[in-house]
Amino acid sequence: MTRTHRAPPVDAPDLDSALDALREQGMRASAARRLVLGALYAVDTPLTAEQIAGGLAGRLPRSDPASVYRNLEVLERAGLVRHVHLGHGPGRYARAGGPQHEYLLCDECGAVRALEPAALDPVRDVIRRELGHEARFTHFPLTGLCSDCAQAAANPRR
Amino acid sequence: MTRTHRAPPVDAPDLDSALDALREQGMRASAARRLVLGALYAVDTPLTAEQIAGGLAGRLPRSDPASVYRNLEVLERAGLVRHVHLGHGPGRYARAGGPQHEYLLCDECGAVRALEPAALDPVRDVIRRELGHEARFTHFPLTGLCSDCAQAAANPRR
DNA sequence: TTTTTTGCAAAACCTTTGCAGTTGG
DNA sequence: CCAACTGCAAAGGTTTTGCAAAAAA
Repeated sequence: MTRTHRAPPVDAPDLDSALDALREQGMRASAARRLVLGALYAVDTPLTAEQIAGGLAGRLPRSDPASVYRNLEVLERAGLVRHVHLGHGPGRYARAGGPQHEYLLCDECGAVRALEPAALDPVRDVIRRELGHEARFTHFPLTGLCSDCAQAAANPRR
Repeated sequence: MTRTHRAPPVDAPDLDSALDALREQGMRASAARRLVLGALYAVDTPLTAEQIAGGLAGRLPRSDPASVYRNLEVLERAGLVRHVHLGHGPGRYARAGGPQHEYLLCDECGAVRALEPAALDPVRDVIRRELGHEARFTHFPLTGLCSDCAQAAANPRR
């Protein structure tokens, strides 16, 4: 089902080293790719393709959505970018290196909580022991009820 | 983010009691709704809207996709249906009652494994203790590497 | 009879693709 | 120079919406 070959995540600390990593894999460091990576390195939340194409609401030059999608795919294969689905709506993209945030999504109120990678290690341990599955919450979030909504559900006010 | 009011899951054991539950909530038990529910009660895997509209490849009369989507939404609000995202591609719908299957999805090979509800209780316990989050894997699957792919990754054959 | 629901057609939304022209190495 | 890449336009797959006709209660 996962068709295309994907390189292991590359932890490029800044834009220039990301472009170097690209070249090392035989890809070109074009202007369009600089823009995509520039946007992803400019913020620390995952962005939609549309936000990237829009140049972060004016902070960067706009670019063509088709090229953005094409480049996100290339960059993802190169291990420089990853994408995540936070609920419904368009996919969101982030640089692959750096803190590998994982996400908690509340089904009820829609709150998204970003976690440091280590926060879910005990969870991963249980899952590995019980099911042999090596869990990641980097692509689909961990959904359910956030602590607020869980409490509200337990103590319905009335 | 979750805008529309959703009733708690209704465990209607068969099609007729599902239709009764609908009427009890003031909705009409129309022919189109009977077809949607009929499809969902006829199988035990989550179906796409297209599969439902196609009448399960001829086993049931076809119906209009727009009505199928509209009715899936109504039925979901009524607590009779729920939907799940198993990787990319169209959403999949299942009856809300009965065994509340949860899913494990392998990022690598795409394998989907359905679990009985209790299988993830130890996992839920850890998550509740560590994060206060009441986890469900009924909407987004638990992703990562299945045990086969995890082993293959640990012992690269070379 | 009244209100809900349907079926069709059209649009919206997100993403991919074909292609002639441009550019990075 | 030439393969890789771009921008544009058009299409693809999934889901939503408007509306007059039909059906449930």
